Amino acid sequence: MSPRTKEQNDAIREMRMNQIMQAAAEVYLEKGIQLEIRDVAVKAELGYGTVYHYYKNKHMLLEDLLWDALNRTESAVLPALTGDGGSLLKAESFSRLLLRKCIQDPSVFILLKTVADNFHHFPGNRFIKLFADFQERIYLPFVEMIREGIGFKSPEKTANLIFGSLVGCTALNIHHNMRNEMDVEGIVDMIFSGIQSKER
Amino acid sequence: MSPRTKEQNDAIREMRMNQIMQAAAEVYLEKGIQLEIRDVAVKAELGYGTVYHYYKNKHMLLEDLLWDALNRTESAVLPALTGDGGSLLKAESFSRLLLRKCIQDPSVFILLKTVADNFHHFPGNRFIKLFADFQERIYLPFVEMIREGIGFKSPEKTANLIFGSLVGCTALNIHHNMRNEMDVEGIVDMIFSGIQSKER
Amino acid sequence: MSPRTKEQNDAIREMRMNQIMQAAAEVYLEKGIQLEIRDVAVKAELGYGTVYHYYKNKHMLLEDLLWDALNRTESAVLPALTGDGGSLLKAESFSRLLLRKCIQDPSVFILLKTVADNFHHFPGNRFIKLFADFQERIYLPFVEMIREGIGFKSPEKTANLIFGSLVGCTALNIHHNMRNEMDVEGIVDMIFSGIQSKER
Amino acid sequence: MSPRTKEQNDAIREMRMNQIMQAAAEVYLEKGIQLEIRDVAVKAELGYGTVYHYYKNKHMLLEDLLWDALNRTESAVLPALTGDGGSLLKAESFSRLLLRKCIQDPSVFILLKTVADNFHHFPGNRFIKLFADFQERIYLPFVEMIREGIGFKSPEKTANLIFGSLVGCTALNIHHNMRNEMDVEGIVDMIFSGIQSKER
DNA sequence: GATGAATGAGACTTCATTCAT
DNA sequence: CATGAATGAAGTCTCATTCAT
Repeated sequence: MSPRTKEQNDAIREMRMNQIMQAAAEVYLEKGIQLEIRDVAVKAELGYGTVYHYYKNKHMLLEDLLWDALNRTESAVLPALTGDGGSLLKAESFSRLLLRKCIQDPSVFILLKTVADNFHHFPGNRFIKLFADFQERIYLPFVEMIREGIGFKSPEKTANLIFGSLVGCTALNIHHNMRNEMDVEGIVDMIFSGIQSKER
Repeated sequence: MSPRTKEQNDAIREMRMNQIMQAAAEVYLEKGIQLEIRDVAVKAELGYGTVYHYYKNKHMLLEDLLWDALNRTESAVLPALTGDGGSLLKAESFSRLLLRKCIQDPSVFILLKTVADNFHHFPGNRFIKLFADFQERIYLPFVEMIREGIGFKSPEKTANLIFGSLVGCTALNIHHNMRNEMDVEGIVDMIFSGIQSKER
Repeated sequence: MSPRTKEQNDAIREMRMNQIMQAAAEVYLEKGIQLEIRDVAVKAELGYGTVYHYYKNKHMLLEDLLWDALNRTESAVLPALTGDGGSLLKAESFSRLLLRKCIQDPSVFILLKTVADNFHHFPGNRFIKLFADFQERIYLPFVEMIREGIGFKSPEKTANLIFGSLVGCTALNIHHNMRNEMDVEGIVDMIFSGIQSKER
Repeated sequence: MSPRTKEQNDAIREMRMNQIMQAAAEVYLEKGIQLEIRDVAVKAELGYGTVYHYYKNKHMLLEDLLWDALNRTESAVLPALTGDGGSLLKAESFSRLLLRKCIQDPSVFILLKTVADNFHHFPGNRFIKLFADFQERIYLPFVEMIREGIGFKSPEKTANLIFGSLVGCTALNIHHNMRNEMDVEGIVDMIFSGIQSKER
């Protein structure tokens, strides 16, 4: 009876939502929080009404973007979470995976930067749940590896130091259009040899 | 006809402008680029017409804020620029001074973060001159120290790495209300021992 | 090529149009003029594209709704128009029939209310013809009965008084969810004994 | 220090708010709930930004309009509430005062019509408090008079009947541009002689 | 110098409507 | 016939800015 089947419509919906989120991520990288729905629509090559067909408003779109990025972040670091080896080695591997993903996937970069900045620029308290989920699924596992790896000293502070450095370096490079020159190994090596030499 | 002397008026003027810039910095830390002139006026306990009495528009205010911060940043790191000692030690000292200032002076934090993010969130091309000045007065001297300190390897990348890490760590801590718990020595030690161990 | 005969299609067509009009009446009772085609479609359990398949636009739908209600209103009061008896009794009977129909048939209520309110809330001048028809087929016959019944005094004013009261009472009851408690006899009695006692 | 004193500003504010509310009432009479802020501003001879300077949004404006009308309604019927005489006479006097006020003051007409229609056309549940206040300050006192006047029979139904009729007649006349021809005495007489003759 | 009333450009959002399937 | 994806006109509203006092 239906001219398109429910499955066809669902496929279209999912495709469009991804298309829109990706466009939004690109626009966000250019204009920051001041992105306009109109820009997103242009980037996605859609009418702006279409964006509203899928997202009730700008905040819903950004929220969905970040949740989606959270899922992809988790997938990206999973090997380090489940892998074998010494804890500090796992933490280093985790950092490497995180950094690579973050460089390659704009949404993940936005997520990590946004979390590091505690949703600065993002108005309202819409993101408490997202932050809690990020902590539980990404950050606390990382803190645990650090804790096991470095002994008695404050693993939270060390994790913050590593995370802040990773995100800070990435932001500097990406915002200055040096994404392609980024030296993942160099950054992670620097940070972790810094951590280890302090351990001694 | 005026009941005040020119000197009195100038004093009021300077006082008001500092009052407004400081308020603007505080509001920026809360709301980011979406700060409103009204918020600034409330924070400064002035009518919002008064803000316009001193600043032609929002961008002038932010620009003035950043230029002012640039001057104070320069003053803060001056000892490291002029001091004696090995280049890498001077760079470390420079970093320490920068980080301390950045933690203690909100405007300086905003400046460094903004520069690191290449004026992301800031619309327009208003800040080219400011960026050039920052490069000349702060960043290139720092790069030089690094260059002298580490030999042939890319000092720009290393400087970026250090600068990105410093700003990233500071941002993480400040935005999560952990300004007072920040361990300046720890951060700088970590970064520089990381740098040095890679040198070996 | 069509798998359905013309008759079957016509039957579907008429059924669907009634289904949609009834849904529209129900939605109008809830949301007033701000009804959305989407609401109507949901209430009718149809896709909203289907509503547009039958009605070119929202105004056509409302117009059709009111014309349809006008026809049913005429049928409902016909007995009073053609019946015997004193004019005032006929007017009373007319009122009783009108009120009953109006309570029982949402579309008729909407029609009468809309006419009483002179298409307030309805934008445009789309309804002049409908209003003229209502006057000719419903209102003027009623005014004539009044004229014959009460002698020289302004029958138009009296008819307005009766009509306004009937519709006003019905609206109050229906909008406050007291449709089922409405006392048709009581209302008509009150109005007509009021009219008559003024005659004496 | 202030260029205008607080008192001057307050006076301006109050004046403007009344000016805007009155304009809003006039526009509402023309266009109903679909009134646009732009229309209101034009009618009030103000920029539409000015309307937003005083009212956060359309609904706040309408809400304030209705509250203001409620206060004026109460003042208008006060003499009947406090006066002497038989209860039914007081109810009749109340009705007369209400009707006169309603004809003369557009906002009061809008209030009464809106209450009678149970906020039909008004989206949201913003008006529960207003309705409760109306009940307490206007309607229940009226019901009490009826109760004392007519003995055992349902005073609520009678009050509804009277209120519905009054508002219905007024609406019919006002919406058909016959405000000036309205016969307050005739309407109230008709209703109350109808009520009384049913009492006998 | 100080203030807040007044304003409209421009962004946000809704929703009627078109149209491909 | 039936549907919902796609769209943009038109309305809502925010907020930087001007200006009279």
